[in-house]
Parts: sequence; structure tokens; C-alpha cells
Amino acid sequence: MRDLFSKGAFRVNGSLWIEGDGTRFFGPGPVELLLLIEETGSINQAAKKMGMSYKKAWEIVSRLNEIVGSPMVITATGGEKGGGSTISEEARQLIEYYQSLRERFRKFMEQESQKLQ
Amino acid sequence: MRDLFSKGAFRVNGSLWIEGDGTRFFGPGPVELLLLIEETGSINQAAKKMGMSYKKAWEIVSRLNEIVGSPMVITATGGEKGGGSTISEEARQLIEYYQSLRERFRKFMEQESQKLQ
DNA sequence: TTCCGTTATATCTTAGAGGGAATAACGATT
DNA sequence: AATCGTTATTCCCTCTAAGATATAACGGAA
Repeated sequence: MRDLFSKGAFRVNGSLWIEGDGTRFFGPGPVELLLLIEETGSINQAAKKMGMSYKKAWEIVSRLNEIVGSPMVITATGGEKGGGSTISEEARQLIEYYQSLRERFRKFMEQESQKLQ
Repeated sequence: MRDLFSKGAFRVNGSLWIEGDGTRFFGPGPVELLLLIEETGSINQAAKKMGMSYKKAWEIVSRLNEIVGSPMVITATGGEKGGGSTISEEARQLIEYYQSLRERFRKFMEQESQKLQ
């Protein structure tokens, strides 16, 4: 191994996600989308900031709500500013958990990378 | 968190790979393919066993050889049985390393899953 | 020389993911 | 009532990854 990786040309990487109903539904993408929805108060604006179509963003949100069972994103149509969206307390908890998980994963990867030196 | 996952409906999963030239090139798929090439002595038969087209298998092998620099798969055309392929010692080393890495990753995931109980 | 199964490669087709545009519904404010 | 920006939903277009297909080259064995 050491002879293979000694040049430092290779590195270990990976990704983590949460599954429900046997399929992946929560990872870096949805996390970023939820945070941007919280920040902007709008699925539409969040999608724009991610360079993603509204349709795609809505599909993610819909899927998220469906799989979790309780609404991750609370939407409102009409009204003062035409409507808007916020994220639920459960969504915040899920984000926080995922981020801490990811941090532990990052450290795991770091340890593994050091084994390649 | 505990209240979200207490039903046991969700689980954490992930994947690991090795990058070279900034792009992912080695993961579960290539590992299985290499092992089957070693077992069958043929890219063609290995691909069939994986339910994968020969083209796709050959692209993986080609990419593998290209990025690593030295040949992971040694091929021969013509001859007694029409040709065939074997894997190099470096390939065996890379497989072994990836599998040990994956085992450590599995334990990491196991620990994480226990945190959800 | 002919046969065989493989590697090597190009080309055509197909399935799925995603973007874009269009439209309706909504409800507070004016 | 009219306006506004958003959510919600549909339809069509495009791009890409992948499969399927076809063909050449190869070289030992018969």
C-alpha cells in the first residue's frame, strides 16, 4: 500500500446519508436546501441560490416531508409576500444531527488519510 | 434526535472510495469487478456475472489502468482460449487495502447506528 | 488455413434525471 | 377588485449515462 500511495496522488473520500423506507433521502443536498429555505424564507429563492430549478427543490422538499412523515418544511401560499416557507424544529434537529455525524466522519477520514502517509 | 429515530425507521449509510486526479475511481464496483476477473480470468465473463455490459466493464478497467498508472488488469488477446485477463499484484494490494478500510468504516457506521437507539 | 473466444472500439439506441416554461391557486395588502 | 410573489403541478425538451449491437484484431489449436 505504502508504495502505491507514497506519491500522495490518491486520497480517500466518501459520503454519508440517512435512509428511510430503504432509500436515501437525506444528505448534503437537502441539508443545504433546508438551510437556505430557513435563511431566505422561500423555496423559490433557496433553489435559485443553489442554482437548482424550483421543480427539483420542490421534489426534494416533498420527498422529505413524505418520508419523514411530519413536515420538514412548512409552506404557505398567498398572503402578504405571496407566501413562503419555513423549516420545522424536527428539520433543525435532523440538520444538527447530520452535521455532527459528518464531523465525526470527517475525523474518521482524516485518520484514514494519515495512514496513507 | 432520539424522538425522531426512536421508531428505528431510519438508518445511516454511506460509501467510501479512493480518488486519483481529483475524481473517484475505486470503490465497491471496481473491487467486485477485479475479483471476478481474477476468478474467471476474463473481463467478459466477469462483466456477465455482474450483469454489466462488457463495454462498461472495459471502461472501468481502462480508467483504472489509466489513473493508477501501472496496469491493474493485464490483458491478452488471441491464443488458446481466445485471450483473457488477470489482475496485477498492485490490484490485489489495492483491493486488500480497500477492504480493510471498508471494515473500519463498517465499524464506524455501527457505532453511529448505536447512537440512534 | 480455418476456427474459436477474447480483447478492443465505434456507433446507435434507450431510459432517466433534470431544466424551463406555462398555468392555476392562494391570500394579505392596496 | 386588482396586485403581487409564492407554492403547487403539469408538459415538453435536452442532456447524459448506459445498454445493445456490430466489427476488427489477435494468436494458439486443430
